[in-house]
Amino acid sequence: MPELPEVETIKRGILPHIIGRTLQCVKVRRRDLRWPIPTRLNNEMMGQTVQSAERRGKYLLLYFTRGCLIIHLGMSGRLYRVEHNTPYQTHDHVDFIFSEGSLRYHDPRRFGAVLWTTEDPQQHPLLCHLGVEPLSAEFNAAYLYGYTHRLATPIKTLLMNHKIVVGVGNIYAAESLFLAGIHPQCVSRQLTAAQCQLLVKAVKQVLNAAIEAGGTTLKDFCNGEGKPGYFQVKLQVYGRENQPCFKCQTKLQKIILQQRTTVFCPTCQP
DNA sequence: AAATTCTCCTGAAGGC
DNA sequence: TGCCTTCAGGAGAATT
Repeated sequence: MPELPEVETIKRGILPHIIGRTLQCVKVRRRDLRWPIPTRLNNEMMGQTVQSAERRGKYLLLYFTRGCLIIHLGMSGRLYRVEHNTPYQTHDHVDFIFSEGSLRYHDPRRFGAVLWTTEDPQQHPLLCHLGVEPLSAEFNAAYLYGYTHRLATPIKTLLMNHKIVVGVGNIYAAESLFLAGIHPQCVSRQLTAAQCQLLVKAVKQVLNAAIEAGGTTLKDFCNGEGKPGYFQVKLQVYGRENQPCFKCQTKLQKIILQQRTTVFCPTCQP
């Protein structure tokens, strides 16, 4: 599932193919994603040129001459380049047809979103309340402690709260907590400042490693062949319930937090 | 105000 | 083989 590293990888992968290119038209085959794709989108976008691309959390922002395309991949969304007239298949909901090649949006579960704004996208209702970027300097121990020391929610839930820090999904929350040696159910306000420091470092390390892995297969990614690179990162706990911990061989445990499967090592994460 | 639960959807996996 | 149930998850919305 697309997490921050994959969105970053997609951004880097498609940018060279669309920057400076002019949009000829948008073909929408299915409009009912998480929110309906705006009907005015085609008319307003047509003839505009891509100026730049940006990632905010798991949102992908494509800035055009006058307006910005906001894309979220939800859980099963994919965005990749195809040659003109590539036959479409099930769940290929949108084609953005450029002067050379197209961008295709594919999303079986339709949890994703394709939106358009002519205002500052950072002020968009979906983006304006988002917390800090996990890889920025703003996400540091003091910032995290500012939230943890007064909240009673499990630390994993807090880590996945996008009003606090964006882009950390179920996989990387679990992986970061393992790396930091913190129990996912630990009540936030029981965390020490030192533990916050460890956790911040762990989040950055895990995300950076994943982005780097994505980068190695960037070429495959653009061609729409192969698998997203971040699966190459060896996951320590996610999806490994009942298997031995790589560090200490203890059997990994599974609990449910916020209706999300959460795997951890009872020995390494006391 | 904070914390928890619900909701959308499809495909994969497991059970009988 | 085939049909059924269960599960997976991002994150806004609704509820406690």
